[in-house]
Amino acid sequence: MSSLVKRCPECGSLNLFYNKEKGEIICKDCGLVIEDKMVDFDQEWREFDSEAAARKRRTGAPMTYTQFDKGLGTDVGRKADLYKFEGKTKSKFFRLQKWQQRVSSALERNLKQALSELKRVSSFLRLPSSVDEEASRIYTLAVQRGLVRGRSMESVVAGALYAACRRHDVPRTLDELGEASGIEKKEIGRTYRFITRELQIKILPSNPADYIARFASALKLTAETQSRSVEIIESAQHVELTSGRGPTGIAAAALYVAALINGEKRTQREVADVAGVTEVTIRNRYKELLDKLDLEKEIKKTKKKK
DNA sequence: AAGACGAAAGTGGTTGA
DNA sequence: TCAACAACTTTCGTCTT
Repeated sequence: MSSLVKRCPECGSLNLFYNKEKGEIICKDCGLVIEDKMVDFDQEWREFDSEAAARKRRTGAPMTYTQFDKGLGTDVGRKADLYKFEGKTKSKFFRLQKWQQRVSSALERNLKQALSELKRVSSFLRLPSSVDEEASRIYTLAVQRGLVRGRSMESVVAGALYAACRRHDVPRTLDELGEASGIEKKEIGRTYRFITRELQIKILPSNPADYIARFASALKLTAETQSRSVEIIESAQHVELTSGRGPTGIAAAALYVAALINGEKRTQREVADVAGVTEVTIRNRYKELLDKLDLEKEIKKTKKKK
């Protein structure tokens, strides 16, 4: 958000990596992309001697959390490497190899499956790839902490996506996530709360204005109405009408009023449906808006014009 | 007849003792 | 752990256009 970020908001690390050409800031400890998108790491180590240099120098595909092993899988050596060893050492390698296949393949198969589910849901919702990355990262962390136990993989995926959307200011409603993932919205909310608490992911209450663009286009409202409703939301925030209220309800009411003012009336039901709230909620918010900001005149004005 | 309005009772989650 | 509480929903009857 701010260019003054000095600490990683995720783990508090000061070990940040600033890539000037690409304009990104990345936390080297936990991998969080603080600004802009996730990409390739460049060389970020120092070589103290030639042996270390040989080990550390690497090139490869960009690191990404949407691959189940971040594209950086490590295997117990195979084939050629194995024949360098004899006897005990050799059999040790075979044992290790077998162990890896059992343990890590179970884990990774799981992750692989989860990430493909994640991909499916996110493309259904047409989410930007940065959200994908974030959600994959959250899911991976959740698996590592054993937070999936006792919960279905799908619900954790949905929760991770919901959290990622919120962090990137492209909020989707729980209803939309529910429709896309086939998980009860209650359940998504529960796992969302659980994993954000356990992983200490801080999420600010979402801004009602973030919903406007999507709702407005679903209702085929003009750009003027859209910006008008954003103004309404802003002035509502100044009179403290927004805190503690559901952001979707506020967005819906603001949109409803703005449509009235601009003579593009939509019924409460129509607005309620796209916003995923009830008419009653719109009415309550709407009434508060009329009370605190005098919008009646403007509504009457457009009525007279007719 | 459809939409808007508002009262009343119910739901799920948060908070504070 | 439980009760009080706020926000939101559901349902339903009434008024307005």
